[in-house]
Amino acid sequence: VASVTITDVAKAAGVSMKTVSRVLNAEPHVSDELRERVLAAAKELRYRPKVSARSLAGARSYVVAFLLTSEYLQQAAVPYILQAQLGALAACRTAGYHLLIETLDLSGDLEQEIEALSGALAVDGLILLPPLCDNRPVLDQLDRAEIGYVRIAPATDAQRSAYVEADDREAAAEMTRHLLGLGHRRIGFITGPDGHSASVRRLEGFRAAMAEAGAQVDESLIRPGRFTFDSGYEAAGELLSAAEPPTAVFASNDLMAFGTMARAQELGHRIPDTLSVAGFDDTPTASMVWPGLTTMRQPIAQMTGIATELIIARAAKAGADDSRRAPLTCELVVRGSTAPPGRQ
Amino acid sequence: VASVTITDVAKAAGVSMKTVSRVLNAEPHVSDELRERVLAAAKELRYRPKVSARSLAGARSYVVAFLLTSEYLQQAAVPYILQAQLGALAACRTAGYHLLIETLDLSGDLEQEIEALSGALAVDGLILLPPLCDNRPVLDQLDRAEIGYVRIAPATDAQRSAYVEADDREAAAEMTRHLLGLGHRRIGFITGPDGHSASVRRLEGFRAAMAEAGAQVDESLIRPGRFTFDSGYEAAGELLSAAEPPTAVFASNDLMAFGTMARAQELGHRIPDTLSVAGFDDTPTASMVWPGLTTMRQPIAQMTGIATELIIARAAKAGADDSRRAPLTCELVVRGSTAPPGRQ
DNA sequence: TTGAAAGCGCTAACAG
DNA sequence: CTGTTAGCGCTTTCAA
Repeated sequence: VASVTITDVAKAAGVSMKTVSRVLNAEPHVSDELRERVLAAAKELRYRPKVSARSLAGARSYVVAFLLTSEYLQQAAVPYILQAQLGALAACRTAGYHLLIETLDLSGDLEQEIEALSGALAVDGLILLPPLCDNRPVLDQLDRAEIGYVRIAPATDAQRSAYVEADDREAAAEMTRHLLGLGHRRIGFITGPDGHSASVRRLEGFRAAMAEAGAQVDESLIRPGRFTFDSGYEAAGELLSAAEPPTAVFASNDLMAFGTMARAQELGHRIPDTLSVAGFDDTPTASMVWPGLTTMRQPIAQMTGIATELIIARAAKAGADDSRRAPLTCELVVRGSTAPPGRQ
Repeated sequence: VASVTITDVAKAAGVSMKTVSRVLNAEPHVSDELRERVLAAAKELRYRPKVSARSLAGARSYVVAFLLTSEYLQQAAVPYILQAQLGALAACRTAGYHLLIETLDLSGDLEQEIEALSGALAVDGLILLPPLCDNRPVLDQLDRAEIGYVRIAPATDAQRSAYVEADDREAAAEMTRHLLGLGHRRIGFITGPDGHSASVRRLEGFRAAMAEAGAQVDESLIRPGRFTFDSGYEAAGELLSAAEPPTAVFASNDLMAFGTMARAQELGHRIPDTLSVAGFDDTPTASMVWPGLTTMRQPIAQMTGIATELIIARAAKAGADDSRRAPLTCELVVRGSTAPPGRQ
């Protein structure tokens, strides 16, 4: 049961320990012949480099971490987290990395919290989801502690760090065109919280598509939300009790769309006959409500996968490319919650 | 920025390195005076023991892992995973442990997969959720590789390992009593897959409560499901098209309940007026559908928390107590999907 | 292009 | 009760 070590491999291949190390880390200056001999021996012996030894001796830790806060934790509602993890996990696997989940207590001493992070299990990089990725104090402490991170869909300080984002503006425009295409003209819109990531861009996309189609935007049909079920429920109540209510509501995330559906049905609406509802995210729940929610699928897993690759690349060589990438594309998923208006 | 090591602390406290180590690991044979001096020095210096060094030198790794398979991954639908993680995470935090997410490719070479697990980042223990916790070949390999694990709600081989479970039988009985109390007598039941964890016990609980109330169980109203949305949808279709359909359907998990609600509404039912629907799990989605789903809340986070503590305790001392615990209690959550029958 | 030696920070035996 | 001495398995100097 004794585990095989790098010296075992070295002995089997008839080379020095260091050469094995070089091969395994894809360092240059190794002859092809030795490289192959080492690789063969490693495979034969089923050698697995031990992460703890590597990270103790070297600068890398072979670990990427997801940073969560009690904010996410309490409302297990934040539904995309699991998908985000899966994307990162896949990228870790192919690179021989491991995925850690860490929590940050925002109510505690931030400096100490983050010191704990870096001290205990050194991590090659963190993945920060919204809204944590826009939390200045956290970013500041992270910078100070020299812990690298990649942000997912940050709302602010784009130049501050590497990040990955989706094209929220275009996606929202596409959804709006879908509704317009069905014949809707009075379309309600529920926004996200002010400072939040994609919130602003989704509203922009909505406005742009409306303008493009020559459709009037009634400002009273634009309601503030907070990306929560409850805020969608409330906003929908206001929209539907207006003198001239909309025939469709575009909630800028799924949670608010579910709230909208609930409130609308409570008020006697039949979706989509008397009201169309659209969301944004394509959370797992979207296909479990009735009728199914028409929504934009965000490539969350893809985003975190890319983020993970960035972290790993940066750990591998100092001068890694943090080249900004083009925003990823979302996909329209049409389900039963949208239809032409006025099928009373 | 140089990190503080155990020798720094030892120097500051005027003791040997080993004494510091003893204090930190809560080993016996240290005088109170020295203990306090060490603790003070450690705090002062903000000392954080380095996980990689500890696991390299010692037998423990200070890491607990969640084992997932592509099965869970593809259907991000499995909704309780995040909650399960959170429970484990909390327990890790308080013990200075870290939570890792690992994947297992069941379609690959199992032996090699598991060897990779144990080889690379040694783990103090795994947490296995259903249905993975009932996968014999996996358990066999794990045993062979001497990787410890705690199972959550295993269906089989109870004596095989430590496990944590909920009282599914009693919980299902409680839900059934809730429906009976509302006045339902013709109650449809949708089961889980045959070999699956709690599936059998939930059906038992249902039968027991019915019998207790002197209510007849119509066997044609008991339909097989697979714990998926689709299987609930199908089963509901059959139940509702029966000559004498039920006035309430108890789906033995939430996913199937959502499928039931969807099918029922599609067929023109108004829930709960013409049909009551009950689920089991209290997934986040349960409060986002309309009407809200009446369901049993499983203490998932608590279960994984206990599992984590078991793993940590076992790692700490060889002769840890694997004492079987009493099953945890579920909680009835009444929402809008259940009501007295026949409110046509 | 290769190898030898020296630790990384900690725990595990042993002695005192 | 306390301290000393070796390593854990790897990467990193530095030499050859």
